[in-house]
Amino acid sequence: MEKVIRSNKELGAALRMARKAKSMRQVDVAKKASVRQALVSDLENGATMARLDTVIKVLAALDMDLSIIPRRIAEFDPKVY
Amino acid sequence: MEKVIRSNKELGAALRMARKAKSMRQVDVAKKASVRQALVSDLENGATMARLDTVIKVLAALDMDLSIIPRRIAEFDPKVY
DNA sequence: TGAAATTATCAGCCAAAGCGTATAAAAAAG
DNA sequence: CTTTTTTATACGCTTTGGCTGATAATTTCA
Repeated sequence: MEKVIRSNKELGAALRMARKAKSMRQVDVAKKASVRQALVSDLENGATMARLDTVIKVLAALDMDLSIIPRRIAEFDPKVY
Repeated sequence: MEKVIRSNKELGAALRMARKAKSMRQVDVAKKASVRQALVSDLENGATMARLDTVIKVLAALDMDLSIIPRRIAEFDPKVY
């Protein structure tokens, strides 16, 4: 349900998927987020290390939230073996 | 389990809590994330709109991940009523 | 309360995010 | 194919994040 983001590339891919899922154009997202269409393009292509506020605004335009979660690495669990 | 972040203030508070929970000093986090102690301070106080890569680095130093989730607003569902 | 450790803030600097405005390129529609 | 729609790039400009290198200010603790 939640997608971990560890790079601008990953963010870009996620943004594009979310936008497509909502059948929106970059310009629609841009307008809703009060940014330029060019910026949405750059973000989706991972061409820029966006600022936090920008990411939050664009995500909001896509009805999504940024969140933080503890990192659960595949740890060794003796009970499983 | 996951904490929604909608502003730099919220991020700052979450970062500070996570750091305290791990009994780390700002300088420890800074070193692990390859940033300055002053930047960690600024982030925790919501004094700066950090860039995405910076946030990701600092979160990683705290064993946390950034993620995106669909916004689930308490929507009106006729079936419930 | 006084010393030590931790956190907050300052000044100057540079790189880059984001802007407005266009336009080129690519994709979709006809 | 040709037109229309959508997305990617470009240029000049302003703002600001993050840096180095300190130093205040605050908190902790003997």
